[in-house]
Amino acid sequence: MGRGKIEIKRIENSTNRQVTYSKRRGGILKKAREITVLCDAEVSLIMFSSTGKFSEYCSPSTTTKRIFDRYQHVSGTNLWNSHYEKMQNHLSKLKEDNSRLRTEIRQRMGEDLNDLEIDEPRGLEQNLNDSLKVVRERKYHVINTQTETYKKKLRSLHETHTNLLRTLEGREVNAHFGFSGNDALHYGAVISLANDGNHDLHEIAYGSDDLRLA
Amino acid sequence: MGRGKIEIKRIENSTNRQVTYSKRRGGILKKAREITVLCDAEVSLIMFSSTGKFSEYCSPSTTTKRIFDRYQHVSGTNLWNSHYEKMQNHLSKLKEDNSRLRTEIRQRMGEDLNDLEIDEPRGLEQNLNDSLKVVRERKYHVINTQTETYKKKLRSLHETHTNLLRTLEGREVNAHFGFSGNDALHYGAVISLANDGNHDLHEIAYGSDDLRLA
DNA sequence: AACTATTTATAAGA
DNA sequence: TTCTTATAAATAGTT
Repeated sequence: MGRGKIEIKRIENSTNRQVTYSKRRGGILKKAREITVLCDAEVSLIMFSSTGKFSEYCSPSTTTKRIFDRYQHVSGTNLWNSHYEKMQNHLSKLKEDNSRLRTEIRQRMGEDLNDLEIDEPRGLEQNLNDSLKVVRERKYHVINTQTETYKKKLRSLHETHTNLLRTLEGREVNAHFGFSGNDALHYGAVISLANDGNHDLHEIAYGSDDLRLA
Repeated sequence: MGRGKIEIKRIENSTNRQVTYSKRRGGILKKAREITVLCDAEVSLIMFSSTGKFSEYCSPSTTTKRIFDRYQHVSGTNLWNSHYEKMQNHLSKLKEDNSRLRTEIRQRMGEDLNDLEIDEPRGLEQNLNDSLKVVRERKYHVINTQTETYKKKLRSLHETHTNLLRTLEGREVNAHFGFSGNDALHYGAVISLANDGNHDLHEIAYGSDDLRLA
């Protein structure tokens, strides 16, 4: 249908190819419209030219998505419904896991115990007891570490202060710095308090209360 | 293009419509093939006749799925990528939740305590202690309930047995049933055992051991 | 983007 | 459905 017959093979001249694409694109789109109207059909036509130009036709009674869904359903080829299903499965597995984990936590917190089987509270108690032991040990470890740190800091501070006092002794500038021999005694008391592991440096400085770690 | 010109509107005669669909379907498929080859284009054509008959064409260099993906990407209209994204989000949220829950459980079981902040072990200990109390109470409740049940069952059984013995007494058929006066004493002993809350009916029957509820 | 000679598609009939 | 054929429509090559 043209001045001459053409062979159906790639048009090598790129300009020509573009022109032909443009002409035939119009033609095929018209055909799609016509078959839709004349024959009451549903048609989806998607085209990309070699330069990436995109055109589509879709029957007015539907959408490209719906046609694609129907296509998948009919053709059986479900390249990505399988993907979708995998996701769905993964999702419900995670939900289930989540629910189990929440239940376990609630039971470990002492809730929902009525749902437990007759001999499960015993196991749970044992388990909690073991856990409690571990947590307690950890707590004591943390307390000891902290206490040691504070002790060291205080000793170092005390030494520094004592040295300072000695250096300043005899120069009669003590009054100027507001220090007296009693300060050393005060630090000693503080160290003994710290050995109890119930106070921290900051709180001691302000005469404050329990660390609540014990 | 035919013996007569036709108006582009739905063909009312159903047979005619079918025939026209069939002819034009061939035509449009040929056009799709031709534009693909001539112009090096990517084409996806999906058609459903009014009777539901399905036909498709897809450029050999690609797949319907890939064309649809590309179509989505280009057209921006993404009815279903949004759905997909929502699922992805949901999925990662669940994964996060899951991971948090697992961490909490591990910590409640005394693992991974090094990750805790300096003052968290104290709260955890308190929490575990409270939970342990609740679980203990629950355990004792279960034990008491069970014990009461067993007591009642044994009393009833004992009564039944005693009555039976009385009924049979004097008829001198005791030997036939293998019962003796000592059986009553045996049941008495069993009741006192049950009062300790450490045995169940089944295990007593087979002379068996601790329920381990206590 | 128009034109138009030709090819191609297809409506109607069988 | 498929073939036939007269005719409408599409389009290749040209301007």
